[in-house]
Amino acid sequence: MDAGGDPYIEVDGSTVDERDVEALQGIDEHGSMYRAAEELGRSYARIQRRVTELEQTVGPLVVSERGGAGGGGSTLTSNARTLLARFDRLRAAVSGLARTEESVVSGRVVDRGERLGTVETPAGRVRALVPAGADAVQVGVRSDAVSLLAPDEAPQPAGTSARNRFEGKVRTLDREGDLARVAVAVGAETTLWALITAASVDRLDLAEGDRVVASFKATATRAAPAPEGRTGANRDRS
Amino acid sequence: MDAGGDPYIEVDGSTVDERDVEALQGIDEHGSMYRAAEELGRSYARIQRRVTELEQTVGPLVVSERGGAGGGGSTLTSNARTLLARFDRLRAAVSGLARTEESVVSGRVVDRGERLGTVETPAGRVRALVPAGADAVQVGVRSDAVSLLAPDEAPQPAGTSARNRFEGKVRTLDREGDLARVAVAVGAETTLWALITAASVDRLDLAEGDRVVASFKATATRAAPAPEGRTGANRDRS
DNA sequence: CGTCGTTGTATCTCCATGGACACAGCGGTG
DNA sequence: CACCGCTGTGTCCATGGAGATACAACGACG
Repeated sequence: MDAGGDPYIEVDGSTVDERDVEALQGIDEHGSMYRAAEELGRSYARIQRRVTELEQTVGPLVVSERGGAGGGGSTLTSNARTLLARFDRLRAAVSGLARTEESVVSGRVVDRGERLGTVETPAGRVRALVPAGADAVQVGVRSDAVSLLAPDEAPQPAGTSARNRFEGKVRTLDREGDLARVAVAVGAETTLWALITAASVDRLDLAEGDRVVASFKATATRAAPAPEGRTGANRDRS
Repeated sequence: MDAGGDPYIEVDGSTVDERDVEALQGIDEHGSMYRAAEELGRSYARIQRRVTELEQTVGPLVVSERGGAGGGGSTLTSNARTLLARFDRLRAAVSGLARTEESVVSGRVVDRGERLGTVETPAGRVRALVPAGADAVQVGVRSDAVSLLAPDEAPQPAGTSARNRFEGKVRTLDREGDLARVAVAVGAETTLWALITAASVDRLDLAEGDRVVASFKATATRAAPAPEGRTGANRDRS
């Protein structure tokens, strides 16, 4: 069971998706829409039409030549390349979402600003982006947003961003190449995951059982309505 | 022009998408698949079939009753509620992706580990997750991953995680309720965005023109192939 | 005991997406 | 001057997803 998202880029009313990007990359790689279609096992006519359709909102994507040596061909515009790069980064970000585990804690919103709020959880109070509707929430932090510090160093509270800060004990520590996945037990029930560099593990001289401080930004912490928080459930048909 | 992703959760072979979640929420809210379908302007038959289809891989989602007071109805299982909550968080994360701007710098991979690498950019060297193929890359950091510090405080380099650290000057500062969007000019050409709390702005006593240090984790920094980096382009048909 | 609001199926139709195919035009090349 | 490998366009058809419709069953309630 894993979660993710299908990346897309929307311009005006039309959306560029994975499939479109695949076609453009094929054109770039093979120098013609014809061969791109062939290579991708897709219909040339469709690709041609789709590209010209997209160009109406996205701007020029290819310059094409008919006839000549090799019969002609199509080359991507710099506009198209920019789009592809943008999509690559988007894809990387989204797939990062899928690959990075998220630590989840249930809690209750006890203080609420415009978008920021304080959530009371078993592990302590957390500053997070809170949804407008519900008070019963689940707070999520992605492991790549969590930093680990030695417990004795006080991160100057006056200078640093409003960071959430939890002290805990290293439960597991998995090195994966030059990265490491650390599970920190905070309080009795809560586990906080951190994705850090292997170099940091060495620098902190981290081992299972050690005490550490996990810290993460409020703006990287998101709360969503908790399961019980849904209003429905009370069936009401009279 | 904005980018995003359509969230989905995949279990076994079947995927739960926005539409499925909408249906389940409708059932929860109205107490029956029948009224959920009606309210959502969708076909009851479809929803019923879809739910039972999903249940085969995802596990029980509803308990249904036929006849009785009100003719029966359907209630979500706790399994379904968990799924919905998971989806809510996923949606929040993905929509966060869409809403949070990303700072992008082009550069070249000068050192490469297993997944981590060092990228040389106009603003300096950055540690980032690098792709396997290309050396010409674009480095991206999402603004909610960037912390700001006062320039005089040295964040103990021995204790903290391997964080990228850039000194710059505040170019713009937009308060949006209890959040603030800060553009930091690093070097001549590079702008780094940071999404921080308004409280942090006050604490740092930040104003446009001030010098600040922007810092962000290596594991939250992603590189993707740069536009020029694509191999194709060299048309080769002989 | 019939009515009512559901669940659970089965079947038909509509529509959008995308492949398949056909054909004209283009411009170097042999 | 015919050929080749493309572009550009029109048309038909297969497929899948989803609405529409129909109908049996169910169980409390008046």
